[in-house]
Amino acid sequence: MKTKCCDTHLNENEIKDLLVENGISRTKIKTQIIDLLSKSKKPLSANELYQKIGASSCNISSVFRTLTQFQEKGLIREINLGEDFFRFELINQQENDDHHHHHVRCRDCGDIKFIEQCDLSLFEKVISKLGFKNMEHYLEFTGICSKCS
Amino acid sequence: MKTKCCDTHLNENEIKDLLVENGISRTKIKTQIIDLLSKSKKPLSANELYQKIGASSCNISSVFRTLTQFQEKGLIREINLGEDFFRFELINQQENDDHHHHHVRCRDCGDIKFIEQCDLSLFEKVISKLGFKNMEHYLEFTGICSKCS
DNA sequence: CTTTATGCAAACGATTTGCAATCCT
DNA sequence: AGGATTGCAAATCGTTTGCATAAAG
Repeated sequence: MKTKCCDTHLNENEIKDLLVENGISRTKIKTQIIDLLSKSKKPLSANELYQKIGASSCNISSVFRTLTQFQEKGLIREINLGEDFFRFELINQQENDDHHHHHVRCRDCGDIKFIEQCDLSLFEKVISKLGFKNMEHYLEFTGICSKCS
Repeated sequence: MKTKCCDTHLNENEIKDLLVENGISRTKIKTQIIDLLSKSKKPLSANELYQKIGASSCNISSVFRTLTQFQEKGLIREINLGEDFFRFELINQQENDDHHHHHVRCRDCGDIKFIEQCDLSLFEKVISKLGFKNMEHYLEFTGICSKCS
């Protein structure tokens, strides 16, 4: 089953397959969250998902629980755009896991653009073409250090 | 007045100068926070500062207020290592603002190492030399988009 | 029917804010 | 003295958890 990260527009059956293949029960909220993430042009926060689903028809804690489960199953990843909350996006379910991209967020309007490049040397060129100025970046690494591995 | 980011060990007079030069009143908590940041080998969180100062002799809200002021004055920067809180480090007060570095945090023990390299193409080599495995990174950009500038 | 998911309310950690008391300059 | 700073308590926001009810397989 193939998915892109954002803007994939999975249909009902694709969502069903994605859930079933990953051993996740096919409930209303789970279906809706996959649907929203697949149709969004940018990563969404738990709260944005909650608002889009409709605060009256679901609970924020269920949204978080679902996101946690999806993360554990490798369906989504949590990303950090220097805001004080996390955003989530679908993970490419392609056979090869080498798709890798990054984001630019406008510090003014919050608009988010994708950078479909991971060749580090190309970043600056790619980003300047997007028309962003006064750029700042967060480049931080995590890993398992020699003591722990 | 020169400062490095971490592990600078500013003395009493250097701290005083730094505050005075930036029009910041020389109070106990402000002096202590600069002192701790300058002596730390890694960026510190508000809570770590609070603990080090001594929870009995200061208030966490004062720590946050001080950090906010220091950020506004350009003395420190807030950094995000994929944790659910921010860390802070002194900013280089050198004439040239091109010093730039990054961090590697162990997802197991939380240990943080510095990468004093910003040539993007060198990152992978530098980091592998530090003995980290299973690396993940956060490379995200912010800027002002064309609409907003 | 047995497991898993959801709603609701309460809890929590990080951060912020209002206000009165206190410290700089 | 008069504005800036601090402590304290309460508030906020993002996120998590316990528990009882409801839905999934």
